[in-house]
Amino acid sequence: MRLQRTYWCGNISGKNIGEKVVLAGWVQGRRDHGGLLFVDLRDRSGLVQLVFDQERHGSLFAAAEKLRSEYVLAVSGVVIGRSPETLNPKLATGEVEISVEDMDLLNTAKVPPFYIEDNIDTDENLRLRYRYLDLRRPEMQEMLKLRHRLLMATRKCLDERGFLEIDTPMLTRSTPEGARDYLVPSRVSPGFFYALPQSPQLFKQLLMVGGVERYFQITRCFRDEDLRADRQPEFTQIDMELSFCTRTEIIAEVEALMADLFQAILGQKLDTPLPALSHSEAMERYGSDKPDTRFGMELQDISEIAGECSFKVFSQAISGGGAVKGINVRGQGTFSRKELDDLTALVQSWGTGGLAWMIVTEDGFKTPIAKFFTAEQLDRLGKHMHAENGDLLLFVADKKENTQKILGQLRVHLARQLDLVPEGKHHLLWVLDFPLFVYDHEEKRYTSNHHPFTAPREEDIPMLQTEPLEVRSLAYDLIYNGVEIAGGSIRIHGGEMQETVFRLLGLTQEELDEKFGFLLEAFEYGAPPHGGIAFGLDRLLMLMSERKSIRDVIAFPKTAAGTCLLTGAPATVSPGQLKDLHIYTVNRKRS
RNA sequence: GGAGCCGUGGUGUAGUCUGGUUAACAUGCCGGCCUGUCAAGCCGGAGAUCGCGGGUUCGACUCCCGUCGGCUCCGCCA
Repeated sequence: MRLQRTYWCGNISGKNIGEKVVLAGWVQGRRDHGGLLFVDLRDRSGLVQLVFDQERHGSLFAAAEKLRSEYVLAVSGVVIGRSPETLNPKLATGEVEISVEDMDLLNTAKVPPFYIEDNIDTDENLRLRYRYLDLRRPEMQEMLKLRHRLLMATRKCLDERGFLEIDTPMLTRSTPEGARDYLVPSRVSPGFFYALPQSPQLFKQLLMVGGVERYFQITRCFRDEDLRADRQPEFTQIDMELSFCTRTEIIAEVEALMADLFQAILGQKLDTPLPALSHSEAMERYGSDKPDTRFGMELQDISEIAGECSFKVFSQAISGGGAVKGINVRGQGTFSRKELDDLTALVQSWGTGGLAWMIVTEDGFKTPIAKFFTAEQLDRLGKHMHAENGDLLLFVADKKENTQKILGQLRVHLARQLDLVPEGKHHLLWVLDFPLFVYDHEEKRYTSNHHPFTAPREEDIPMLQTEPLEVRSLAYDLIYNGVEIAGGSIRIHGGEMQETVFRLLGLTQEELDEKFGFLLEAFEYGAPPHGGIAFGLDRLLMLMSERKSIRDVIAFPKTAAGTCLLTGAPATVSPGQLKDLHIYTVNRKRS
């Protein structure tokens, strides 16, 4: 480069008038008036207008006429103030322009496959395939800056609070429980595999045994499961662990971090302590362990009335030990029969028998199941549902957990469809006291709700042997607008309790020794009481920046099928590479 | 593993339900004109075998089957 940059485009202002500057960047656009040519020059900081005047600039003008979008330039010139009628209030630098005196064409460019500007409506395939062009768009640059600020603010806050950032291995061992692992074959140990970490869970607990006391790490985690709008196979966690802390203290630490991040990213003060719900209350009221509390439509339990009525779907659900619950969709009594049929089909696809509906009118309830209820029962039902004229009541009858789950999903679905979710709100909420175990009907055994290192609530410990499903844990999830953004727990720190839990999970002594022996051994050497939490950083940023997909806050994300459209990963490898790794493949789909 | 939606010049869309002449519109691109634009303007031009394969038909962008790619959701994700 012949010309050395002295300023960034977006930083030029009226203060620089008369100054000679050197700028560099990409050609955003060009307006050719014949003898007068305007070029918008863009760099990371913004845009500034360059002017080429045929009379004043002579030979330079001919070169300027050859400029095209995304050509790369360095220019030197004088900052001049624009005359009043040519000011551009839409541009941060619209007060000035650069009268170019010298130009260095650093590179040409092909015509880009989409517009390098905000709010483009282009196939995401193209954006991902040409991500380096997508990233040039101002809103993507903004995202990268925001992500950087989030990382910096996290490090600053946790450093000030006495946490040490310590990195842990990426090549580690596969452990049972949890998500499917990404495996890495070992060349030097034929037939042996590393696993990429699903989280640094075991290492951070070992760091506590190692006397670190306060640890954090911003690290990549890998889970080989199917993707969603808020799930990528590799994602970034803010991982934390503390020794000698109660759950209350850990929650306070996390709230302090969140308050700092809200200030740094949103410029908002976060009111702490944050509200909290027990898991059972969240399930009862919202049918979800990650309730979106930005809108109402809470679940109402009508099991008592359902048990009395003669509608078999309801009464049999109750006599079979299940529950009947409903939601009141305010003012939506205008749903057509077809719309209701579609909703029914939807909940059926989610795994329940059907959907009962009632429309509240001046003349009572309009519903196909009216004849199964007495007038008194309907009256009570209406009161229970807080029914008013024009409301739509929807009911599900099933096993209690299923009733709640289906209605919870329906609640969120309808809120989105009916646009009931307020924009621009940032609702944070703790969900506490998750059950320690859930029963896996397929595998016919208990599995950990959080993970196997989660401690039970002290008062529930006696139930471990008698009613394990009733045992509540010292786990906590942080929910942000109905999305889980962090989850953690107080850990088990005694080898005996840890063994009890592993046994309940159905691990044999052999497996236990092989897979977790090192942890149990560590616990025998004076493990301090400890606990921690891990944030999904990508999700956090997605919510803070109000974007719809986690892909929009990751520089190089993968598609729903886990492929990278830019690099073509995953891809085949040479037979030689496979041979080195002692691997042969079968039934190869892609060639 | 399952369900739904989408795929038409470089880009965004129309046309597809109800098969029938040169596949339309906007923008971008190329060329010309033009000294105050900033979504510049005016004139002209090039550019799509309609994701791919097969079937039905005299005839397929359109109907049917399959397949590939993308998105969303369920399962899965301690």
